[in-house]
Amino acid sequence: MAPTSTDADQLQLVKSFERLFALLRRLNPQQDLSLTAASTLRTLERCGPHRLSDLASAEGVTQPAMTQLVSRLERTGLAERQTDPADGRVVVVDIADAGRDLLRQRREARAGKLAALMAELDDADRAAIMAALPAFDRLADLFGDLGQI
Amino acid sequence: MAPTSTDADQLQLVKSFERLFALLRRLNPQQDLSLTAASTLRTLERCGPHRLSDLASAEGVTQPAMTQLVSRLERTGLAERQTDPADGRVVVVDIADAGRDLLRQRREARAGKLAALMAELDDADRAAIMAALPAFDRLADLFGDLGQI
DNA sequence: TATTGTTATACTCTATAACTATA
DNA sequence: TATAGTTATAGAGTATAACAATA
Repeated sequence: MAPTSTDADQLQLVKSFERLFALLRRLNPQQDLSLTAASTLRTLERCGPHRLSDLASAEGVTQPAMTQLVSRLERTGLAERQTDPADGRVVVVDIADAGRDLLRQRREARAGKLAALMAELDDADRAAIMAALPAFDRLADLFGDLGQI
Repeated sequence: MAPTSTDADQLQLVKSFERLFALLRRLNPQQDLSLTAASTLRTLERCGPHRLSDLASAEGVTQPAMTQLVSRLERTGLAERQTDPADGRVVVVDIADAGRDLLRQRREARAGKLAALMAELDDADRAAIMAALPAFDRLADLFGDLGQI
């Protein structure tokens, strides 16, 4: 978007992002993890341990829903509950080694599929996408991993 | 990715896309539509009427799940069932005006939030993102709107 | 008394299996 | 007999409301 962004620019941006979102959703490896479960694990991987209530608001689900999700992740060995020595009410959640392994596997599967698609683009398109990645990272930084709307 | 893409390039691509995916998911307007419902409506908007079974495989859900989803969309006036004169077994699904209106509303809401974020980037980052959109569109074209994995 | 998390209950969405109707 | 879709039933995931424990 140029310094003076037009409605047409904004619409184009949203539509392209919508299609990209759909593509990435369809590139999702398996149904072994729900979208929220995978996203929660990624947040823990990227940002370290967090309180249960912070995770709930980060993922846009209620506290009871996160309680259940964390219980599921714990039961399957992907994450673990810890206590906060400073406040007995707090539950701190951390990713477990099995969780990191699973994320790595899923990432590799998706990387392969994406690479196959990218290989079909011409050099200019590939270069344009790779050139935009740092900007995307900064866009995501602005929003924050625990960001709300 | 350069013509010769490295593992590091692929990992960077996937990680950036993962964060972008998370951002777009959190930018999602409301819970008025499930992710699959919204995606199905968008597919119908972009690509016109489709058979129920095609929609099911496009969205990666079973035929019974799509039967129920279409019933919900029909009950809420967002889509409608049509018959195929050439084959009495077939159900053709089309988006209704209310469905188009809803997609437009959601798109506007998301466009506003995205524009606010984009406004915080510097000119070079904004330009890099806008320059990559056509390449993203072609990437999505390669996969196809009804594409499988 | 306020905050953090859990339990109880109900609803939405999805899957698998069995069925109906048309080809 | 095969295909397109539906109905029946069960399970996962979520929300709201009520509760327990700690601050």
